[in-house]
Amino acid sequence: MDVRTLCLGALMGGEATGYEIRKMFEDGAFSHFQIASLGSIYPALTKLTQDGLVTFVEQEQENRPDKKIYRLTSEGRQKFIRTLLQVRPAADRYRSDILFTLTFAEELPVEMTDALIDEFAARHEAMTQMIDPHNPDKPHSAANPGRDEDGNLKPGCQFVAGLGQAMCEASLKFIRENKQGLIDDLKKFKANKP
Amino acid sequence: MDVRTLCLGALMGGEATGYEIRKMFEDGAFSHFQIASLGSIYPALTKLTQDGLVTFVEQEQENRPDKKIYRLTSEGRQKFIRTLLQVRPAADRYRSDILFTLTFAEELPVEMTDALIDEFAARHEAMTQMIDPHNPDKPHSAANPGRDEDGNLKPGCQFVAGLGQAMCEASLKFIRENKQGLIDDLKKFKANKP
DNA sequence: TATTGACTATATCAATTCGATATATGACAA
DNA sequence: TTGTCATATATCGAATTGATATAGTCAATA
Repeated sequence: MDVRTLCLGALMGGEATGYEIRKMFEDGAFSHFQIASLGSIYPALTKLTQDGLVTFVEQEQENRPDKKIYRLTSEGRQKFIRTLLQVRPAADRYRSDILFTLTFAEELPVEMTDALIDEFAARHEAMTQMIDPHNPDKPHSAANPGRDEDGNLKPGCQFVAGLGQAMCEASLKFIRENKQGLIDDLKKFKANKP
Repeated sequence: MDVRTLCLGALMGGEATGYEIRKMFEDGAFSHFQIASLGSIYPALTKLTQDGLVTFVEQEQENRPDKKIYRLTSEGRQKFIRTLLQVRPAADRYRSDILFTLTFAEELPVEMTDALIDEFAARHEAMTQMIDPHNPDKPHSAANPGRDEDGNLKPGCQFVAGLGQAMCEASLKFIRENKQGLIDDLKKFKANKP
């Protein structure tokens, strides 16, 4: 799924600037299962504008570059839905430098393994907070669409959020139950093979 | 973590061809937490050879291109370990077109949502099989390093495999428990807003 | 029997995307 | 005072993907 399609999806929740779209992928609604950087979002929005799939109004700001507030055209909306219906979703991919590094735990100081696992846990802890739809410090903002008029999370979003949380929680549980065992194994391993 | 570093890591388990390294990331040992395509692996191996971090012997094959069997130099091994020690691991990123699509479930036919969830489940089911170190149809091959001389999975690899399995299982459990509820919600939603 | 697709194996390349940088300013903390 | 973070757009080199080319074997299927 290319960045143009992702941008159309981001605008399904209402109007937004390029900066706000990036936040949806960095911090917000889509952050735990999609990625897009500013360097690809801005060109994508330009292309989408040329193709008539989005429009924007420029809002003046004092001492700042003008805000460009983008909005889907009805053509853009149709195009997005059609894309979802037609395109076979690519395989999921999970990328983790920490897990890759942990694969070589035998070659590293035990303290580093310990710290890496803690960091993995901390990041996933933060992610559960971020995903949690009831989290009070996550205001209803442009970076968090997916709600209806009454502020209720839409069923699809709720399901995806729940799935994300379940996976995060499972990883945290696994770490609680298995970290010490790994550390002990590594110490034994290192004692045997100095 | 760039592809050059990933290739060095792949060769930590012993010698391998470029094709076999791709398999480690496609099907094999690293497949559930790292990605690298052939188009980046071959140039990376060429560069690593130039830099003296790997060497290769060419093995003739009948009616096929020669196999280039790569192997770490001691310099390459050192460099890899040093990289692990020095480089701060990038944040984990999970990318799922299916979950992104499900976010817009209200806009799609209920049957499609149903099918997407089934596909997500099937892929994760397949992944648990692939990760499972006791899986009999996963032979000890060049694409599955991470074992010591006795064929035992090394502690770090075992931990990472267990973590991957725990996350997969959690996703499957969540789907078993919540899929029908989502489908029902969507049907209600569609009935209210035709 | 013919053909389609899958597997082994290397290699290249256009298109996409990332990540860093530039620009400008206000706020807040060290 | 210096640094860093947040808002906001934009550009660009470098890295990476995904498709394609080449070329033969093998198994399944129509």
